Amino acid sequence: MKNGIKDIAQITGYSTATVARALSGNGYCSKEKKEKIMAVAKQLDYQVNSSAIALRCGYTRRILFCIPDICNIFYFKMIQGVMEVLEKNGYYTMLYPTDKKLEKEIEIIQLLKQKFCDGMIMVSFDFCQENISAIRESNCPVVITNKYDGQMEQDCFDYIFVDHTYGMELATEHLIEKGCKKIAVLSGSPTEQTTKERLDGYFDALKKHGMEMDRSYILNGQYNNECAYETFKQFIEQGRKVDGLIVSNDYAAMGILRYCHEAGIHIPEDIKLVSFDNTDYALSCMPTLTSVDMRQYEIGKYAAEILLERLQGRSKNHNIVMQPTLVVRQSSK
Amino acid sequence: MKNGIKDIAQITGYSTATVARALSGNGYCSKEKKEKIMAVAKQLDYQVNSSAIALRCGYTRRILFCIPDICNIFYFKMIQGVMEVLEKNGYYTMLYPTDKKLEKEIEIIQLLKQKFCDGMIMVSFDFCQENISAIRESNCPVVITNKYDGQMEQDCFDYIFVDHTYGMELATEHLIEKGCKKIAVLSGSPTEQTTKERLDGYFDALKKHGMEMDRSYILNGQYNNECAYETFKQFIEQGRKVDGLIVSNDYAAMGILRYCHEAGIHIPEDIKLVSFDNTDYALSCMPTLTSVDMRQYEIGKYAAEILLERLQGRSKNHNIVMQPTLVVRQSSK
DNA sequence: GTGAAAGCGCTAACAC
DNA sequence: GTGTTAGCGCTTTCAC
Repeated sequence: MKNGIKDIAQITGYSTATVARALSGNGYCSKEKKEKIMAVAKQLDYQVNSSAIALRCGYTRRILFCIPDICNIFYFKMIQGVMEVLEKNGYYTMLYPTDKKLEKEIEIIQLLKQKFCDGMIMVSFDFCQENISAIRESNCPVVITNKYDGQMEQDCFDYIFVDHTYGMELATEHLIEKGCKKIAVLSGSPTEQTTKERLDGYFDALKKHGMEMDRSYILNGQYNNECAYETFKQFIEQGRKVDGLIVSNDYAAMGILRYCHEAGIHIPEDIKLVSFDNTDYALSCMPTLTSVDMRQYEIGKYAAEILLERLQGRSKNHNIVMQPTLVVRQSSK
Repeated sequence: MKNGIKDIAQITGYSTATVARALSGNGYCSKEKKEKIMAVAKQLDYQVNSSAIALRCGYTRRILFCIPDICNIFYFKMIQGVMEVLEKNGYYTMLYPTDKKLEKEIEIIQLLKQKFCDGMIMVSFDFCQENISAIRESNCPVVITNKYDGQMEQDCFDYIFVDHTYGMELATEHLIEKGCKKIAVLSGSPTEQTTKERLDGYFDALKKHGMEMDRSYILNGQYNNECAYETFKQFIEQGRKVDGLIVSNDYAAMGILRYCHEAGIHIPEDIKLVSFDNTDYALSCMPTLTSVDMRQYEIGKYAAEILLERLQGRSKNHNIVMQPTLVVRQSSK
């Protein structure tokens, strides 16, 4: 043993309780003793042992923040939002990338049960029976960033999510208003919940404006720059006519810009382009991108705030919807 | 108390020692008892308490990884390298962004002393007396990703770094070989160590090829897209002639591409461009960027490996230099 | 083979 | 005011 409260007690000749009182400021300790104790503590470079506190007090002041991919620009603002709120409240954020793998999600929920952290915010592409059950059974405070319909009152988790359908409606209507007649969509994988929600918004907007919908205008681009490039290239080379294009994210939109540049297609003159996420990419492109802001910062911020409420014992279920906004720039002017 | 070893002991009627033996697999426990214990453990959904282990055993199996900016693409590969190695060895990586602030660095070293984690990998723009002393006094295993000359044998830290001077030599010589006569540099802040090292490489390469050097060709662009755009715009509008440009990172290079596009300057025909970092940006630009690969993945990987060695008690100082490589693409062809 | 008990470093309840 | 002590959940030593 070294540099513990016991050592300081031994050196100063006071009891461990007195030393603890002096160090923590809780409870009375005479000025004289306090001074001596603080001096010795400083000399020994005393540091509390965080594991001892965690064991004794039952909290770690740490929060797990799980995201599918730590290197995806989409999450940057969300990370910022989460960390700002937690830091302000004296919590440390532990980032944990799940690689979009269910097994990693399950593993991390396990960790939570081991009192590794006090709570968790989890972003996942796929909230299913398995991970939701694990969260539920962990009985630890958790916030998930998706809509989840099966929530029960005694559940330990809250959720906050952004309305993808509405985001897509905004994008589609914007292009319609700009006079586009043939609007293609480069969307994510058709099995993903998000993709379905977005396509709903696309169809709703078309219907609302009395425009016909053509399934062949829905392309699968997988959120990926290279894939977007190839998919759209094929589409155009088939001789398809388009004057509006909605792309699943800014990075994929960059792939589109690259193809159009090479193919001599002018944006926004020939095709008006809208993408999703409103990340920094949207600003550094040529032309700059019109993009649907998915409120990532607020999602992170509110997720952290809801979690803090849970930790403070208020256990009313929260479920928040955020409405996206459209940021118009050169690519659709 | 609930779901602890004590509870299982109570329910099964065995001692806590027996239960612990059954659960951990260390020491003998009869098959019959083990089965019963495991059944009860499963039923109670028993989970070890990580704080108790940390307190009792003195290790957490967690490693802190501090980086100035978690949202900077430059660190992505490094994060990947660190996490892969640590995960393979049963450690969790805790990412911590320091916002380039000394106070946050000091705070996190404090945390390390509190046995929050078993060790740390720290990336900083500025290793100075203050943070190095704090690391030294923490007496915890640490790896820093910069050269540090004052290292002493008994120090608890190792270092690994990339040779910026050589990287700049590669970039400069490449442009010289491509026939460039007027090579400008858009570098970082002149007070930073990295900037100085890189400029050394620039001067060395010019000297080696008998080319004159002109201080006015060294521009301060601060690693930033917008700033790069403005700085280079001003430079060109002053009527300066350039046929080669070296930019501090890929993101800043995108700002240059944007300006050149608007100004009708063709790359690589009018100006050949080389940037640093070889991130994914370099691939998604038009034209694609020639870029100096700073070996981020390896830096992360080796940093983690060195740290693991320290944790396993081998305490020989390591200091590793990585040599950058040049990846040639369209922007300098 | 199995159990009792000490102790990791700390907090807090309770004596005095 | 200050000290003694129990106990957080676990591992490990040492009896039996």
